[in-house]
Amino acid sequence: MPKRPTIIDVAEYAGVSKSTVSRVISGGSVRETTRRRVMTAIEALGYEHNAIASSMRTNRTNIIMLAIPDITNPFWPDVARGVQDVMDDAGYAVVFANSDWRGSREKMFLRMAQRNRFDGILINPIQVTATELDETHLPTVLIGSRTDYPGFDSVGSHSYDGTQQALKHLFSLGHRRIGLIQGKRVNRPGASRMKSYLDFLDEHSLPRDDTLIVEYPFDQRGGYQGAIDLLTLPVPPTAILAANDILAMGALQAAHDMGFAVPGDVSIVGQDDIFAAKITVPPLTTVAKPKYEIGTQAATVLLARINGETDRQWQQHLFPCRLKIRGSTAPPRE
Amino acid sequence: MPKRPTIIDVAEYAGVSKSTVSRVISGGSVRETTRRRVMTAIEALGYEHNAIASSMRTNRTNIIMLAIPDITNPFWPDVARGVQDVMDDAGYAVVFANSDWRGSREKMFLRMAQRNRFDGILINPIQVTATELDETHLPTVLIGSRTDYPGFDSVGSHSYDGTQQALKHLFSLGHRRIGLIQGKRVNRPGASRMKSYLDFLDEHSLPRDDTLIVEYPFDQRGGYQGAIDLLTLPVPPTAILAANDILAMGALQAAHDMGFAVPGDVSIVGQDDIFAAKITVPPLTTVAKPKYEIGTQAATVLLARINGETDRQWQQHLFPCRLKIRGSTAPPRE
DNA sequence: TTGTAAGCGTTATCAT
DNA sequence: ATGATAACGCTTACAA
Repeated sequence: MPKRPTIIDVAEYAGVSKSTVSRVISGGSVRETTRRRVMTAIEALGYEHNAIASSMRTNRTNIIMLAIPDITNPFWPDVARGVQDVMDDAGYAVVFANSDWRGSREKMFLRMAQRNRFDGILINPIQVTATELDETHLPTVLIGSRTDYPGFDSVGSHSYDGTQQALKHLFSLGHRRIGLIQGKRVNRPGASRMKSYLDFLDEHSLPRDDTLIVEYPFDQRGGYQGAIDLLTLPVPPTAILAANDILAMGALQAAHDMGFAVPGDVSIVGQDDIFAAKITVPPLTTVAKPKYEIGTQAATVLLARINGETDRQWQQHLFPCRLKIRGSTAPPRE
Repeated sequence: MPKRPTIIDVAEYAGVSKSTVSRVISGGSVRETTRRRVMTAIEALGYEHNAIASSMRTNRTNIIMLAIPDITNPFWPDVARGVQDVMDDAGYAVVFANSDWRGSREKMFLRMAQRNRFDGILINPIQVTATELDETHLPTVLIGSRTDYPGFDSVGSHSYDGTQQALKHLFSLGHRRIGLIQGKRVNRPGASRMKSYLDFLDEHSLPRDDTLIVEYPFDQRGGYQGAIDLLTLPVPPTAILAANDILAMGALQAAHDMGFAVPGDVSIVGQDDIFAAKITVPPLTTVAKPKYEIGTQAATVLLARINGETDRQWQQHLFPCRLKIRGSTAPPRE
């Protein structure tokens, strides 16, 4: 194969020095006539800028990494679009790193970001510790409402509050026995939602019944299993709150398969408001999160860090959640 | 900030030359004792390999790009997982490039792949021409069943045949008036499905009625609108075939909203078999494609090209589709 | 097995 | 405004 032309070739062709070519490319000050000559040479030779060599000098790659646990959850694509829209405009490429809930992969991705000298990291961490994040020495912004990573900027939604809204809604409909399907985190509890749930019980003097709390992998099958567990209880709950819509959709299906009418026999509430939540039957009542905005905001914060435009302390951004009442909730039977 | 240590620092610390350090890193032959000394030095200094500098010499980045039009379509995440699983094992990072159906973005991504000297490209092209793909000079594999890019390897599914299966199913149920909701391509017709549809009409001596063919953007709203168009026809079709599940789900909702029972009043068939297709009500009859396998295969073919393990001609891989008959299809009323 | 030294294609500094 | 020249951090002949 023919070797790719370099700025040196361009320089020779145009009869200038390579520094001049470099200036033309990066928009330095050059006389208009020479600029034109150089551009012609670039066209003629089919020169394409070598970002690798450039990065070597500038210590900038214009690439950032977006690390998420589960690309099949429609929540993330929406976030990703927000990230990309901002990053594209800023001239950054976004490397998508999907760990599939595997801690080992997550770690691998971080090393990749580090070795390739990416300019920054956006991550919804699953296993990695704050220390490990620190050791990458890369500007990092967390996605999600995580309080267990002090020292890092984070952008997420107020899921504690969202959970409260959902529970309040169910309570006001008359539900007193409410099941919770938690997503199983690899390494840590789904903290805020759980806490929110327990606080709510306390506040309304409802008894804590641990059989009402089940934990399954964050996928549809998990939701299905969880609902089965709950609905086969001697005294099944009259309502189920799932940690996200995927779980809720699984629960919906389980209820259906078991002959429980929704919302007649059991109410179901999800979280996230993914696109599919609108079109289940019945449509899913869910706690909506501003997914796209989380993405744009996270990207914006990261850019600020990268450009050192801010020496303020790390900061937590929490977007409010909004309960969307649809068809999957109603007063309990009897 | 403290400058990052280089192999030179490591070399000094370990009392060897930098070539030795390089050898240790890349697994060259070094005496065990010196290897150990070097490793200790690496640990001590917190050295992290610089992939940029390395790429500069080796002309390899170990990064490939996966360019797709619409990350919110659950079809792609499944493909992407296949790609990642293969590429991870081969030591490649996968840059996700989501164009959101914008040709300008697609072009931008290609330039990015080129400038950053990525090792290869997997792409489901929307606007870019074969010539433009050629000009990247990068190993490229197309994803999708495209016949209009001669000279390129491609991996996809036999969607012509899949469409036939769906139509045959509807025909054998007794449907004679079948609507088609096409996805609107930016730049070119959704060739194979359309051709398949028309061929089928011919073959069964069904009249061609262009009001039965509608075209809308590849999203749920598109499917919704399309179904409205079809179902408000003076003589609405008794069955609707949509170009993918997202469109079909929109159609399902439209039918529901308009008081058409599915499958009683109208049958609906999708394509892809995304996860959500199982849980619509009624569950969606659809033409399943081996999404994950398409991903792994595409990745495998690309790797072969990258490594020059093949000097055979370009080749089209077409996986068979499989009709999944679920609840959204039934004989027409009357 | 190890060291020496010549690149890889840019950008940045300093002259001119 | 332009040109020489020295980095940037690594790999890889080639020599020892």
